[in-house]
Amino acid sequence: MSEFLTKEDRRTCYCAEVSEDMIGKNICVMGWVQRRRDLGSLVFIDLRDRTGIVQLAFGDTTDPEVFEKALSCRAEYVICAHGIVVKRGGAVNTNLKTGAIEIDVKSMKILSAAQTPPIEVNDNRKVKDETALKYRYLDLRRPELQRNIKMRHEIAKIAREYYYENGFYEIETPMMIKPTPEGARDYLVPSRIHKGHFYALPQSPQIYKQLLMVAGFDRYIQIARCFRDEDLRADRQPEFTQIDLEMSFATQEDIMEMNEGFIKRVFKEVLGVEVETPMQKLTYAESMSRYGTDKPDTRYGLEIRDLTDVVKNVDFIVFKSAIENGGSVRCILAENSADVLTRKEIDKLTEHAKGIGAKGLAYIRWTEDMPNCSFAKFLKEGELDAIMSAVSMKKGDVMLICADKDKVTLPTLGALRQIVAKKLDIIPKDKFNFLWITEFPFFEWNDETNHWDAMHHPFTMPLEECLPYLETDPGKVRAKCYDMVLNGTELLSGSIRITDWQLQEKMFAALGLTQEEIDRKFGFLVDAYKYGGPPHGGSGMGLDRLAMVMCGADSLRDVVAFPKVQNASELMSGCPALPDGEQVLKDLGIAVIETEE
RNA sequence: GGCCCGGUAGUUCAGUUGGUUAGAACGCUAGCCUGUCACGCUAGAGGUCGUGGGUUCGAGCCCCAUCCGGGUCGCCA
Repeated sequence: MSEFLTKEDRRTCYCAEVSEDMIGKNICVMGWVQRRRDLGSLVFIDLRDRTGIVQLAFGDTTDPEVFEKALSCRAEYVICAHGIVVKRGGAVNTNLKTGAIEIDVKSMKILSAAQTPPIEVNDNRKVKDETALKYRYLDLRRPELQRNIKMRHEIAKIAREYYYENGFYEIETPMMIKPTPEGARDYLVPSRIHKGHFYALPQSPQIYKQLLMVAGFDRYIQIARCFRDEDLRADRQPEFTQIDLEMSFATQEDIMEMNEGFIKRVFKEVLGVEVETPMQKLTYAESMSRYGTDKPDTRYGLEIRDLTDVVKNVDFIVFKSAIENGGSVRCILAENSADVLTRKEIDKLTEHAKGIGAKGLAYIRWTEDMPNCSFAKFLKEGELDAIMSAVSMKKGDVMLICADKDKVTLPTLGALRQIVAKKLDIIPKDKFNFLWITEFPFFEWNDETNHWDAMHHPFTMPLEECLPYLETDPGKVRAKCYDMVLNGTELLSGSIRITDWQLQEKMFAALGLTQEEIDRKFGFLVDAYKYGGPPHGGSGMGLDRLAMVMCGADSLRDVVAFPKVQNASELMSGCPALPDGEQVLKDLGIAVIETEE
């Protein structure tokens, strides 16, 4: 049976706040039993709360009834203890902030007796995600997760402070909106009143924040929940949070600068790290050709090199056909890696490359006196030397070569670059490399549907100089949009919006929408800009991802209190679930149909 | 949807060419212990080896199916 708090039980401070200058004082602390150490006529309890641990001591001067209570405590019992702060009788524990003192307990209450927990509350214990997530409320008690969730809170707090100070209004946009066929799949919410009709949960507040600019609020910010019904990754949850903002009368540079200011401040205040601004800028085209991705991790080199010119006369069918088909021959040079990148490892990398879409990998590996080249038999005299000297290859290096269309070679080598860097352990852990990727292509050809898709979104403003290509060569059109990348993670995405309704209709048309579709799907947006829309743009920064990188975590799970697992379910509560009672679905006019596999 | 990895005690794991009673550590329970702090010592309990089927004299181990978890590609305007 639990004991209850009374008005005498007023907590005087958190556990880790008990300090040496409180010695002799009567205090009251509350928390969880981390551990009980029973030495016979002496008992110690480590009491834990969100701040840390303080030691409670029970000895021969302790009231026998209180002593018995201390003896009965087990891990994760919730207790309230009154006592006097004293200097420790034994050795000082230098691992604890409160290691020099302890509380000589005079009275205590067991507020909640805990069953033996299925998982230990301890950062040193490794527990399977499956088990940890089922008992998430226990796992969250771990100091590491407590620290991460607290840090996330601090980031959000600073975001509000910073943007409020810069004149942004915090405005909520609807969570129940009109489904859109474009982009990611929507999570749908059935309507009881309009049977057979659905709301969608927002993938982002995009359209509403644009309308807030038309409405004249000038600067908007929201810490916005967003939902996308797509498959998960370590850095992708189906519901996530964005620091979403929009600015009127602003250029791309204004918005980038505003975001840089926030990053500078949050890194300084939370981590004590000075971020250099303005951040480095890289065009999309440059990023692709050097790193094979639009979110490069620039903490290490290993850049992609073009060998096409060097090998254009080499009589190797793989290279030849790639070049003849308008492709290229490219490589990465892993310096001093021959010990790590053995034949076996290279075979593994080749398999991986094939998984991405490459037909294979060629390589040169130089360990012994002579370099070992996988295509040596096709080379004439001097050609191997020419290839190696083109990238200054030396003994101990490994060159991985991919020949195909750029669409294949670049992403393949980009992915290998990451894997190789991890294997070679050349990624500095304490570095934060920010950069902007700009001038994204506006359109992206979709092989399945055979038409152009918007790479960012269809409300993005094209670069003025690209407007002439809109109808003639859409692939050439670049957009006024920008991504902020941190250590290989896409942190932010933003753009200047189209605020000219005629241009907007033109863009929709280029994307293959008929006038009827434009009117039906986006008529209200196009109309809005007919009544005086200010030029504006904005951005959305992934709060979860920012917190993840700042915490040094590998997964969003470590910064989201109650995350979903890979199949988008939640292991603790067991959602999603079929609603109880058939009437619920009937009221919504919904029937569940069995599908054959 | 594809590919790769995993599922054995409460937890984390080991388990040899298929062979008697499936092990360890931590945790848990009980006893002893006056300065511990990952306390120590002694004893003990604890297993549908994810599930179903198959091969075999015999399956934790081999085969098939399936469920669950992780990573990744597709997907994520």
